[in-house]
Amino acid sequence: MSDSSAPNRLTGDDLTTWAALATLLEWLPPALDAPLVRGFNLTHFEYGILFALADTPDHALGMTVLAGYANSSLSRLSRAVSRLEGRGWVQRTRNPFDGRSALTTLTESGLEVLEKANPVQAQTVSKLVLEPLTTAQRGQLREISLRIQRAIRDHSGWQPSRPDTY
Amino acid sequence: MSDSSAPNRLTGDDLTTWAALATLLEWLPPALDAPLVRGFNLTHFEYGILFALADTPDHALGMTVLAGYANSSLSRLSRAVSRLEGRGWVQRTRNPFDGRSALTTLTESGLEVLEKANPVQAQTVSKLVLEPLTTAQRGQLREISLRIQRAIRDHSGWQPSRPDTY
DNA sequence: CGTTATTACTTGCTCAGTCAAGTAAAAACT
DNA sequence: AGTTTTTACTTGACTGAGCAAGTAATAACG
Repeated sequence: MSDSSAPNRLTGDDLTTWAALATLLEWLPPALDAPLVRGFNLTHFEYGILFALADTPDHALGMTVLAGYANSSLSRLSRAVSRLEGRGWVQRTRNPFDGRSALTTLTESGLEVLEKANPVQAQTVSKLVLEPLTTAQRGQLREISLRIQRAIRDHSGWQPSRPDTY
Repeated sequence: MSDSSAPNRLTGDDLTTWAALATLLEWLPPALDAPLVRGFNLTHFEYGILFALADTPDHALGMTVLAGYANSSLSRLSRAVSRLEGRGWVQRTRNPFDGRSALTTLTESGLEVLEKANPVQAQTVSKLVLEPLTTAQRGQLREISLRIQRAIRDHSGWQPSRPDTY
């Protein structure tokens, strides 16, 4: 029995599992960002915003729903949209049906950038995450990720990634 | 055949695997930090520094080796050590055998904090990562993490987590 | 229909992290 | 021994994110 029910110290396999994951958490995000940043001056997060907008019928979304897709706090999103707006890839318009809501719209040049960034991002994810794994391991990773997500949701009150809404 | 050899677009299982992992990468780090921050005003990163120092015979390490353990850039580490020094948990002394090297030493109160933080951190990791998984899955996670780490090392030139040394 | 509450953002302040440019000590050449 | 290179850090300028405190528009209530 490898006692993992809230021990005071991690040992043995549990420790090496945790160490392996911790290193991954440290290395993977910058590695995934790098090609996007170098090629398009776009972080993974900003890319996600453009991606979400492109996936929408009229290429426009209110901040709150967009924050949901990007799983971001509103303040983080607001600033990121400002940056994207500054680069001309996105535009803010007022929602005619609700004066509070700021519709964020993907521009033509935003769409162009996204379409060039898409294959780069897909290939980075493939090279760094998918290809190194067997098909079985990809399934395992999916299941493992979902279980940990659920644990976070259950444990940390609610929505650890949206600190604005505490 | 779920073509994952550098496709231009992620689809199907690959897409859901990636989405699950991406969400994890976003949620897990803050969730792991929260109890440490609330309880001890200590991030996971700072905790790692204290932990590494405590694991050393004389509770002292030079910055470069410490950066290795914490897998951090030197500048990030230098600032973190300054913070810890400000809280009195660590002390900088000059290495008598090498005037360039700044030995960072764990203080008494640093050790006390660490010893109180240790079980909290172990239990957080257990609750959020280990317990939600079966024993088999823990093994899978270890292997998967190592494979991705290797891919990052092989692919991104070298040491993506130490941008100072480019 | 006027007041209060809620929703949908935005922004000021602060802090952590990156990059690049220091500084200072030791090592390596010549 | 004197100059150059390398090593071991530190720091300044800048950027991005978090929290808390705004603002403005709508909804809900009495």
